[in-house]
Amino acid sequence: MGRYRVGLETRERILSATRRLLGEVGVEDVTLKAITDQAAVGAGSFYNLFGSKEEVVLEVIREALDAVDPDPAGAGTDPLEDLVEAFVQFVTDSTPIARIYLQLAVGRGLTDPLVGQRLLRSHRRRVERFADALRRARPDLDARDAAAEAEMLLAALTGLGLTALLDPDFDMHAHAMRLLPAGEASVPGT
Amino acid sequence: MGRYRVGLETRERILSATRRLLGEVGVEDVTLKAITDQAAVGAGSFYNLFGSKEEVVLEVIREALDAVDPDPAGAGTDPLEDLVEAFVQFVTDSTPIARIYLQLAVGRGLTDPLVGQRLLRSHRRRVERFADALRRARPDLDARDAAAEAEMLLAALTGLGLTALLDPDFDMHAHAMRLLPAGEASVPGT
DNA sequence: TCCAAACTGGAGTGATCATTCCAGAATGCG
DNA sequence: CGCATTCTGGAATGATCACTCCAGTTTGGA
Repeated sequence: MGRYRVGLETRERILSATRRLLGEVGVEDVTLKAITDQAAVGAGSFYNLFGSKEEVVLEVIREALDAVDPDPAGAGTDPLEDLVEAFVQFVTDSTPIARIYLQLAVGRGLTDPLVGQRLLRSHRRRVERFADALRRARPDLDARDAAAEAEMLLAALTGLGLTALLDPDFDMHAHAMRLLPAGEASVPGT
Repeated sequence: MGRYRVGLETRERILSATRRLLGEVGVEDVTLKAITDQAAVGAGSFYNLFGSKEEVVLEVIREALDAVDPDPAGAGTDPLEDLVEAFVQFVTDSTPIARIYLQLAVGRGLTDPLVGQRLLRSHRRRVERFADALRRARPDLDARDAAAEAEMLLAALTGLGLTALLDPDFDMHAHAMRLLPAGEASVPGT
């Protein structure tokens, strides 16, 4: 199954075209013809490199899912502020991928049980990371309260992200900053 | 265009079937056959009553959009608590319609500029209502702060709603109550 | 009771897609 | 070079849909 150089280049062109189209047209409405036209490639070439349309779409979607949480291995060192900042950057800088992510979360996650469960799992993992960061910042915090507050933080970020994607003028950064405790530098706990 | 009684009944059966299917299968994947099968009706009967598949789908979607904000005329009398409670009820009680609403908001709103703008307008109206309620509860609040806080509140509610729709065990009510100023918690009947 | 209008199911139509097939061109290892 | 392997476009295929057509049935006002 050794590939020639031109083949790998074509592969990249197809992935790139799919990435763009998913953000523009949406996961549901993307056609093979649109992809192959955008990539300037015949259908035959496409199927020489990919097994199906779904395969490319899933590949790009996997990118999108991974991009929300760039460092899933990073055990528990990031301060809360960085976690929030990372999410804001994900939405504002990777707009097309963020669009795909949200489309997937809602369009597919709400109707396809498998996608829904996968999303839920990754959501819970993120809640834990936020809760850990919260307790590191405020050691006086009860574990249960930290979890609830983390859930709320993520919910707010998701909601703000949605608004930001709908409204290009929305200043997500400013709003997200309000979620952080004022004057984070020194908050003495008991 | 006078309709017979049986015709009106069939119409209702079709609308009801569409409502159910949109929540289950999703706006994009619903087929005419699924609708007519679910409603136990032939294609001919369907087109005797509706002009197109889109017409029924839009009818149901309009329901969903109206249901988020049950009293758009209600100038400014509802206390904050009621506004939050109404949203929680929308998600937990009208689950299928809430699903449709979110699917529409994200799936279509993110790709179709017209839908996106309509959603944004209704969002801004709701932010205003929340901000008004906030200033009524805490008159010391700056108008700018009230708006920002209202934006946050709605974002958090949307995010929590999304989680609730993905996770049947999620206690949205409990989480939403944390959004209200402490001490204000109303307990309907636990 | 009469009958025009409304209702009915389902076979048929045409459009849109993803996917397959294939013959010829390009690639790069020996 | 030689040549097996990979790449290429695009016509052909078959599946899936929304929608049309129509012959027969039901409805309900006069």
